[in-house]
Amino acid sequence: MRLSRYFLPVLKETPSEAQIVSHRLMLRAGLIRQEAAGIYAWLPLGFRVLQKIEQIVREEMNRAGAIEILMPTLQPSDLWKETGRYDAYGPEMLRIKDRHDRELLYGPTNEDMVTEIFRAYVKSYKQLPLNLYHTQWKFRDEVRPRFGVMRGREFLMKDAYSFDLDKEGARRSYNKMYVAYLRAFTRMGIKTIPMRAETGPIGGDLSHEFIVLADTGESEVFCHKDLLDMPVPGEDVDFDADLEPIVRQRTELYAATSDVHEAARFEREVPPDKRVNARGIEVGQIFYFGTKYSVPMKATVTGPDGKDVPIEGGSYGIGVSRLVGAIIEASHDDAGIVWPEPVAPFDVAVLNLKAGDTATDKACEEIYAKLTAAGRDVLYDDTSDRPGAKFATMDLIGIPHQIVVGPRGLEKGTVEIKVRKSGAKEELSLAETINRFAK
RNA sequence: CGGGGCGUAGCGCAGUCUGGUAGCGCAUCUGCUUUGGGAGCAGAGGGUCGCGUGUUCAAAUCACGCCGCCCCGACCA
Repeated sequence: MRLSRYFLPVLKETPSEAQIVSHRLMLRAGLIRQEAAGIYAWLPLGFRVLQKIEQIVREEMNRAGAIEILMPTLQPSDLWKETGRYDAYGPEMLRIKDRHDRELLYGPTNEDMVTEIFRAYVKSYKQLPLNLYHTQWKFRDEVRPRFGVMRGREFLMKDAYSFDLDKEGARRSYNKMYVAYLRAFTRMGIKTIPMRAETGPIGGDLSHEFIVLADTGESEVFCHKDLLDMPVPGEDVDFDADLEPIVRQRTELYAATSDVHEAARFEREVPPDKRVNARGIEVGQIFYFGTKYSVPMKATVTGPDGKDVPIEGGSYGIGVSRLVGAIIEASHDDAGIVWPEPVAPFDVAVLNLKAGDTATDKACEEIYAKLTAAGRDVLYDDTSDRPGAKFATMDLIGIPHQIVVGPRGLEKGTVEIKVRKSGAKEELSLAETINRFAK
């Protein structure tokens, strides 16, 4: 992408409404624009990151055997009346009436609807286990939205729903999601720790929150230090095998958010030098809730014994839009965002320090063409801005690798490459540079 | 929802107390010079002062009402 043709509205000054660093940087780097309290438009750069995160989640859900669907944002109220949640949810639920005076709602979650879909088609235990998921915009009318996309009212969430014949099956489904989450977050370049959590209005008796440690996190968390550096299962993990050992390795160590924290147990189970008391951002949560929805909604299957039984369910959410903010909280410096490569909006930036100069133009065009042909996402700054402004912008938007092309280097036949994260600089020839990045 | 604060040009702000031609910096546009860490000079454009009602000869400024946004707290992916 040529910057001169792109839409990248960066701000030199920080808008006054933004308090925390991820919100400030998202506005300054031109990722989002606020349209109302807790409601944001995604600008090109932000949308790219959002899509990269969504795609990683999709790949890991698919790997774990979940099947993607897409449910609507608007739902009829009838479903929610069946489960009793229409009244239970309260003013957080945005209620709407259509022209026929039918009650609709902008979905805050989809257990009711997915259970309706399930019960319409699935009648036999032979079709289980089943895990259906989608990534869709949700709306929760928070009293007080804040921190940009970290706590908006409209947010993009991946939510998966498992259906099993019995508790043991549900437990296996839960474990699959547990492992898939570890993998997905790790691929995004962030470290998350699963922690025991309250089940909240969704209900159930087994739940973990996946927490990113960050000073600006909303919740206080307590955990065993060894959880921080525990290796995450690789691509070759077999989701059809018994995942219990992987899950148990983590769950047997203390980890809890302040809501469910037990100080005495923490001090009993965790030696003083292993106690971590920090702040964190919740980026995912998994629940087992049994028959909470299948019983009132009569979502039953016929078992091997010929008897109808309500299915055992679980639900599994990942805050896709929140992750954009959470990743920035976990990865930035004074100059701006430092994107982990897998979620960066572009892989490589090419900075033409003297646009209009025949030699630099030619070198830049060659690098741009060859890296693009090699499948790299390249952002080529071909504008006539001054070098200082270009450096500042690229640092701000956090592209992982910068290729700096200017007359000074070209006289010696070199360009400079800079790693955004470390700041490390290296002088390479044109050919070496292309060779390095053309994967 | 309780408490606090703020709405003036795209962004950051002054002006409001004490009513009297709407300002500054950045950004934008034009020209010239400049070009390795957010350039300089000269010129130009851009504002229903959140909305409404009232007071007044006169309202960004005073009064009342409303809307929006932010912060602290209680609540949540």
